[in-house]
Amino acid sequence: MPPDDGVHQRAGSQPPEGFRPAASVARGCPSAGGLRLPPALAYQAPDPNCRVPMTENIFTLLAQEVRGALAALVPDLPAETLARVQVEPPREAAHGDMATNAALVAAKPARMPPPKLAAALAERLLALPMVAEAAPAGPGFVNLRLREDFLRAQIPAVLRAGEAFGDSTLGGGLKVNVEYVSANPTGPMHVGHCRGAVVGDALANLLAKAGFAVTKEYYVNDAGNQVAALGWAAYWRYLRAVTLDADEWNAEAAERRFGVTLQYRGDYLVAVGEALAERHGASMMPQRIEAGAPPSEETVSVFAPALERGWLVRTAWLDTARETAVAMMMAEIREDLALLGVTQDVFLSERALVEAGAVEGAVRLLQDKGLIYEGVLEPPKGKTPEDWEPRAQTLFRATDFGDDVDRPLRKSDGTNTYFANDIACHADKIARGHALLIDVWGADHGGYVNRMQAAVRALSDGKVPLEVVLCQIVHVMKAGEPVRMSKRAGTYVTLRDLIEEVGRDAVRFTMLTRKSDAQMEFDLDKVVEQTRDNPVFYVQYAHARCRSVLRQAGDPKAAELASAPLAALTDPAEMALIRRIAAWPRTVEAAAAAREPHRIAFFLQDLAADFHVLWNRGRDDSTLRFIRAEEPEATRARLALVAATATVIRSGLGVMGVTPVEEMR
RNA sequence: GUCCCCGUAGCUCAGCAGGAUAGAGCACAGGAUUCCUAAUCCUGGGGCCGGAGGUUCGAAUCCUCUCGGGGACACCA
Repeated sequence: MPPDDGVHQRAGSQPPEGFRPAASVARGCPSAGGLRLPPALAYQAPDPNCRVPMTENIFTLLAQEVRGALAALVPDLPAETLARVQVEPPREAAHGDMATNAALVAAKPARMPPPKLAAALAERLLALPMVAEAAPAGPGFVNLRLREDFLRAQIPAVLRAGEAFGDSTLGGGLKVNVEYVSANPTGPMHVGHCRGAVVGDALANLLAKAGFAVTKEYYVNDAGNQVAALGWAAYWRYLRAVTLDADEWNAEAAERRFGVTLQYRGDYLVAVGEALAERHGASMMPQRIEAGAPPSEETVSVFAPALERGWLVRTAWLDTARETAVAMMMAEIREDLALLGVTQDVFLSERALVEAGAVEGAVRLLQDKGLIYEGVLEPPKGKTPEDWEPRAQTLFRATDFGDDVDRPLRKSDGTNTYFANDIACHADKIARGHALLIDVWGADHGGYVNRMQAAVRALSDGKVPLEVVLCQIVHVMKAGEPVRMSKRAGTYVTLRDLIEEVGRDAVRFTMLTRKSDAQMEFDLDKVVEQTRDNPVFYVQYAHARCRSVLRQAGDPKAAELASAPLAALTDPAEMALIRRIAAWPRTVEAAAAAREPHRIAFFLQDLAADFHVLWNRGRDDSTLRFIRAEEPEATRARLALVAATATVIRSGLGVMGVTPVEEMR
């Protein structure tokens, strides 16, 4: 096992002065088809003229046209009114392809009743080349029906762009850091880690597609009590590996002799013990000594509680055990993540941050801002911990930034709290030039959100937002019964077990079929079912069917199909599919802006449904089959549509990290 | 006691940062297969969006209160 476990040592890469604020960045541009962006996005489009999407977004296009028409109709409209203009698909399909609220939002500044303004706007919009119908409706909407040839033109756009269709400039190249998984390196990954891994990875992919410059990050908690306990457990496993009589160093004996508690007794550390034994032989065996008679120069480097009990254990041995254990656990975690299709760019080591003085640096930065003081906290309201006692602590003024109480940075033994180290972690991300930080956490860390946001706001002078995506717990079910998670009972489900049982694609897709902050049941039997109610198979089956048709037709090249005349595509089911495809870029932007990768899964289910409907139309009416020898032009047109459908499915599955299968038999 | 998340059809969940008559799947009932993959599709009934106020042209969506479920609450990570 090489000493390098792949943990990047990034700490202290820049002084605090190196923070690059995103202050000069202009206001967001109204590029996103009437989308209202969350506050965090308000300043994040560096190019105020970012109105040329990388691929067609017909909603963006129409939104610009509507704004233009509105501005021409009503002079001197405030920019903020124009920004509120939305163009979106109406809920009711009968209302057309798109609806705009333009007349509703502009009525007041225009001093016109909304219906009247809507009528005037509709007249103007009707003149646009892509608009077939424009009609005022309801309280002041304008409903638009687009020309079918304009919609069909989306097909060659897809075929030319390939899976890049839907790529957006929404993010404007903004540097965003997405931290996820960040499981403690004290054991293998279990199913509890899985959701965050999938959600974080898909979110990062989604943001990248939406034009952000994304760093995928894993924060390695390789400092602190948990890892110290891991070191002891690894050392104990080492003793068992080098000792012939295994009973001599059973867990109880080790705990008694060293005065520690062995928290991690799982078998997964056996290999660590063996690796230590192989590498170091018996050189790390503790020495039995006369109580009270240690070599005086050794006392600083030996573990005191053990010494008191007559055993000499050098702290360097424990360091070695801990480092080896962390390295091997991280290697294993990275293998597991790879099985899940997750590959992160940066593994930021907490210990490296501490050793490089980054924690002190970050605290000093806050101190310079007058945000650190020594004080005594009130006991928590409600239930007071039994061992609570008033104590002066080093506190961060989190209450200045919206948190409920000020938060301690040092423990009573003088070492840093996890929070202090986490501040350094986030300071490091800021120092590396990220203008937006996103953390994906388990919901049990919800109480931690405010203080971390407070810290990041303080560190960046409010210029770098921290957003936290919370993932609710996943209940693993088997045959309708909950699978209880217990290390001791041996029913501990590792991530690897899960992937081996149901497959990577099923795991990833299923984890994205719920909003991340909603609880989820993960039924091991249902996710491998091959039926309509299993979205993984439903979507993959649609792709396989697309591919089947294309194979039948001799796998025509996309470039060749892109030039096909498409006038033959007139059936409502065909047009419905085309409209869905045309909505993909908008879906990407909306999902990215909301930080909700699950929307991609829902979109793909809708897209697959549209395709399956069309397929069955061909069953009922053979003139609607994709391949018809007697109609070569219609066949080409339909093949282009099928190829575009497959491309968009692949584009979406790519965001989700799910494999598009070629064939399902 | 304080704070956070969630309450939408019998069940599981969407609802696109406020829009028009609130949608899917499952379940239930019926139907489609000489044909590019029936692992699919079609038809049907189902709802006081937990409740009460408020904001405005307009609320499932935003605000306040309230009820119910889950989670977090110095010195763990």
